[in-house]
Amino acid sequence: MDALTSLRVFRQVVEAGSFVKAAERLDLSTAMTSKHVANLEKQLGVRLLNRTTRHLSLTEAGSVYYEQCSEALDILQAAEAAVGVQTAQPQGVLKVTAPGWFANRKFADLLVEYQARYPDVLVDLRLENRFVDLVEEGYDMAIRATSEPSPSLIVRPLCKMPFVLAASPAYIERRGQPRHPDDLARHRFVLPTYTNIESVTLTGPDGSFAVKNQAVLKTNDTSMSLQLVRAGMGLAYLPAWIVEPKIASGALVRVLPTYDVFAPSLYAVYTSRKYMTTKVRTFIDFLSESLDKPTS
Amino acid sequence: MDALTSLRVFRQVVEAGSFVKAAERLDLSTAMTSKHVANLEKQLGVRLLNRTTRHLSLTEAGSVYYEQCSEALDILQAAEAAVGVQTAQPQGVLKVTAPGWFANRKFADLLVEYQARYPDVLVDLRLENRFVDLVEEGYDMAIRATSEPSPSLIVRPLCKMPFVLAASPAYIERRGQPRHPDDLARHRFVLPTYTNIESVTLTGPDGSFAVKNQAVLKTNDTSMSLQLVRAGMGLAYLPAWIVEPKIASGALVRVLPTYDVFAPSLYAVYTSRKYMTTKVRTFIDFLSESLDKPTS
DNA sequence: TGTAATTACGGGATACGTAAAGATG
DNA sequence: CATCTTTACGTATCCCGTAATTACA
Repeated sequence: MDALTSLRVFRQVVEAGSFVKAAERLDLSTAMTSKHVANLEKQLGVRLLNRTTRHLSLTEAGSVYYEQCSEALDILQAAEAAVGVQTAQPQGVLKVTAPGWFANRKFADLLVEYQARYPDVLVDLRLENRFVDLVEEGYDMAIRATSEPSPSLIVRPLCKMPFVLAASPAYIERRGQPRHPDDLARHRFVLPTYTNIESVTLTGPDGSFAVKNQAVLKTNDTSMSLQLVRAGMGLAYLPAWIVEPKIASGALVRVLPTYDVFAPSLYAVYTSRKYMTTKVRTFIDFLSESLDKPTS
Repeated sequence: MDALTSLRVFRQVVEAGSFVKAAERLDLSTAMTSKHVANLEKQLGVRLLNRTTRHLSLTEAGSVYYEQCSEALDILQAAEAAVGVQTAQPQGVLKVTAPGWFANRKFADLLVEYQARYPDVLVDLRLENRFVDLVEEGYDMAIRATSEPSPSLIVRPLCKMPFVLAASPAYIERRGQPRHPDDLARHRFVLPTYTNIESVTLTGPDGSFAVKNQAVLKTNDTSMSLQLVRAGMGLAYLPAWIVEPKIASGALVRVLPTYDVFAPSLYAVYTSRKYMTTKVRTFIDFLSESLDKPTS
């Protein structure tokens, strides 16, 4: 029994959650699929999967074995790619973390497109606002807006992420439409918790202006910021990705549209190894290409 | 052809530097050994080994493939160990870095003993005084005297490493034998470059005394310190491991033997993963056990 | 009772060792 | 020419899919 094949079969069974689906994806008979994992279990002397005809679940041992076996297979695939073999499509689970505000349409569209191009990659996307330790928690990569360098982590810039100043139509009607950065002094702002920016520089046709931000409320959740702004609490600097649909639909209006505010970079962060798995490489390449296009 | 076996054979051939030796170690015919490697090369479409009947060397591709294939095999072995299979002896290359002064008899004896217990592990020991980035340079672990914490690195204390104050007999004869810490003020010291210790506390039967160190020379190489002290340049704080044989042979004399000086801890440092390869585990366990015994 | 996992079985592929051939310094 | 790698060849193994069987909801 080819041991390496058994490993691949086991991984696929786990990820497919079924012997028959795994068999289909591997273009193998269900009989052999069953035999392969049975063989693996026999060699290890441990039961890896609790299986009934209706339900399939990993045992304790199976869970830890799956993690490591999966990583080993990834490395082997990366090794093949490294010596110039593009035999296999990238596959496996791609565990990636990103800030909560990535729950937006633009990013969703990107994921759909990536999934279509690489159907064998199962993206496990965890949106979290807390800081995530990639290696500790077993992530393949992260998308972040900060490039804090760290040993054994590699950051790769993906694109600029322009922010725009926005408010609700009702708020504007009530408080007046700012015509010039100086007018902002009379307004209050909803700001991100982590912001250490006391003032923001607005650059327009008539030069740059430093504007002091008078916070009315801080929150770590961007979509909450959005809700607050829509409810008329004040102005906010928000990622263009998020507010554009709202502006298009009239739910929000852009304030001082002829002035640019800050546009931090977006980074892909991944654990430094001497190699890179194909699933990570393709995902980052894909993001890089897709985001490099007209920042819309 | 069992692909996993091919990988194992390839690794063994590389590490043995010969098909016949690899065949012996694997208890396989040389014919199969050859076929396995050929099969692997065929699958990859790349030549991994440059071989003549007299010499064997890795190709460029073979080199990178060996690294990753070896790591993948390590992970699989760790996975097996994790689910409770102790089938295989730890094996493979254990790449470890340590400070230059580990070139001493005590450590050499430990390595001999470890090698005897785990004959399939090939220890690749790199003694370097510079700081080494474990993950960047592909080390399995390091032995260090500092426990500077780092994300994704795990440090485990091994033992205390007592220093002693030593000088050459000629120097003592010329400058006099210090009887009390206060006498040290009239002496000069050879100190490690990296020392940030301006003064050292000596603890003896009559209490603790802070002694200011008047450096006559600094060096980053402990064995050079040793040479300098033997040549009579002055006093030095040196690891007990190193000076003990010299003291025993009369080449050096211990100064103020009834006073203890600093004894920093020695640490094993390894890259944090969700698992630990058996070769690393056994090596650290071995060091920990061996060093825990009478610090001689 | 229907779906999913396992076992039974026969054929074809192949992994293996022995032995001979080829290559190299 | 001695040593190391590769090829030749016959055999036993086992890998595989089809089909029958068992297990579960």
